Amino acid sequence: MGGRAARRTGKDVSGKDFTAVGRALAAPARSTMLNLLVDGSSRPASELAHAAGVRPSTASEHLTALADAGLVAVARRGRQRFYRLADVGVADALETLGRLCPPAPVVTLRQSAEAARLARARLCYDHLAGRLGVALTEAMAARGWLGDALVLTDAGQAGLSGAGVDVDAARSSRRPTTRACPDWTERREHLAGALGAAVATRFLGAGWVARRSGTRGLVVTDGGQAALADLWGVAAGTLDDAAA
Amino acid sequence: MGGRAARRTGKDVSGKDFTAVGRALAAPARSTMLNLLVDGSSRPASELAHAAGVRPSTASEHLTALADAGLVAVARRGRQRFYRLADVGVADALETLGRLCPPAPVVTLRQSAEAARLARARLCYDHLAGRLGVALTEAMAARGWLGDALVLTDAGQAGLSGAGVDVDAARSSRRPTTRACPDWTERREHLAGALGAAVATRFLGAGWVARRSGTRGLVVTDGGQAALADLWGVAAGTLDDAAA
DNA sequence: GGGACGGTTCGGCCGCTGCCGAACCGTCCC
DNA sequence: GGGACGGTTCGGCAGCGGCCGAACCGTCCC
Repeated sequence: MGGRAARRTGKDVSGKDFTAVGRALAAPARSTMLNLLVDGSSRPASELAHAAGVRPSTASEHLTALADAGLVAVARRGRQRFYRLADVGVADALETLGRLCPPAPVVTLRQSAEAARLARARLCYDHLAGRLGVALTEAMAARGWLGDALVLTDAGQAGLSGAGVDVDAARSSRRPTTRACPDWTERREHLAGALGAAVATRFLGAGWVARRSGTRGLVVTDGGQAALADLWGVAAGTLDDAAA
Repeated sequence: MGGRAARRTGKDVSGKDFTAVGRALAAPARSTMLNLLVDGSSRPASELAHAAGVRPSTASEHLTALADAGLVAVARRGRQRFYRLADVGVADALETLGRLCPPAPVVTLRQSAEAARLARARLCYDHLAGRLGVALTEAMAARGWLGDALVLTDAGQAGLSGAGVDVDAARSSRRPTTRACPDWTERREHLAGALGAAVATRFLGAGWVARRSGTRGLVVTDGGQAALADLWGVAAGTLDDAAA
């Protein structure tokens, strides 16, 4: 409590240096790559290069830049290198930042069997996405568990606890409790944030969904189908392809 | 629910275009300016130019760029123009982003009477900062109201409600409930986030602090002094200059 | 009106960086 | 071993962007 420290009291303009992260986000190619990775997926450099529309050499430079900025991590698997977001903090930051830059360019890739499976149910970083995520979010909203802007209501607190979701842990997390994830189409959103992660944890723990090997894709188990109808108010068939 | 939409189900790589915001953050001068504004203050272009170490003409270009990116807003007052962050979402995004770029350059400005007043108690965007903010945060932590990483505890829920803070509203906000604001020195943090805002609202509503005209500075009223000692466990004298 | 002042706009310079193709390295597989 | 393949490194080019000084505009004040 000595007076010495008072001498340092200039102005609290210390702050953070945003330039490194800013530079990393500044190039369209890097932005595209990050958008591909923001769902928590891990992808080889070649795929990211193709998606960003640049040569492999250019992509390599971008990816090392992103890694230097601490935004992505790399894992060698065989002769390829898989890139993913460095940690959940990066995903959070990008999600928060995403609200500042609403313009959403749309890139459509050709339909494939795997894409169709992912469209049905998958993990988006650490929460449920795909038609499963959207249907679940809409069912919770319809029941009054989620209010405007997906805010958790008292009814939601009770309902989710009853469904076995650890709501208290989610609420006391440092992360935002609920968040609308813009990952899907421009008009549909699904629940993200700490509560979204808690819901996903419950689904996995209860065996309602299971991970498909090596992908972020999920399969809804028979028990999951029943639970969705009985516990969550999601009608059977809602997840079918035609219902997209 | 027709099948038409299924045709669009390529891959959900729509996402956000981070380039605009990224570009805005990429330059050191702009980063410095934003760091000055992240506490919610409103400052004339000349001050920002001086702080960033660039000529007024250059600063003007930077500020229009920040405004174009939607990060800052401008208000004309007399013959000068005051710049501030566009909205609370920008402050949130910068705060979240700040965790990704820990390196914190330090700029010390010369001590002034006003700076000393601000060091004592001020608003940091929408929550309490300065020695008041730090002391309050530490008192809450000492009482077990805030746990690790300033997470709100059950005791905190009860204690803050008892002190008249609208905890429920803060918890159901879309913003993170609690956050450690790095705005002060590198070693002291104060409570930010939705709960920090709720605490500040309570302090202003109860008349414990009052805004000083036209600044983000606060004066602690006599009633506030009493409330700090009785309700909040902040010993008298803690806010004195020598206690910095 | 006139001068001081704060801020913006304009023109020009320089450095940085994103892009590519070519060459190189390591892994996998025949 | 040899070839295919994924990825990185290197050299070079082109464009963008940050910086400045000078000129211009609007406000304030004498």
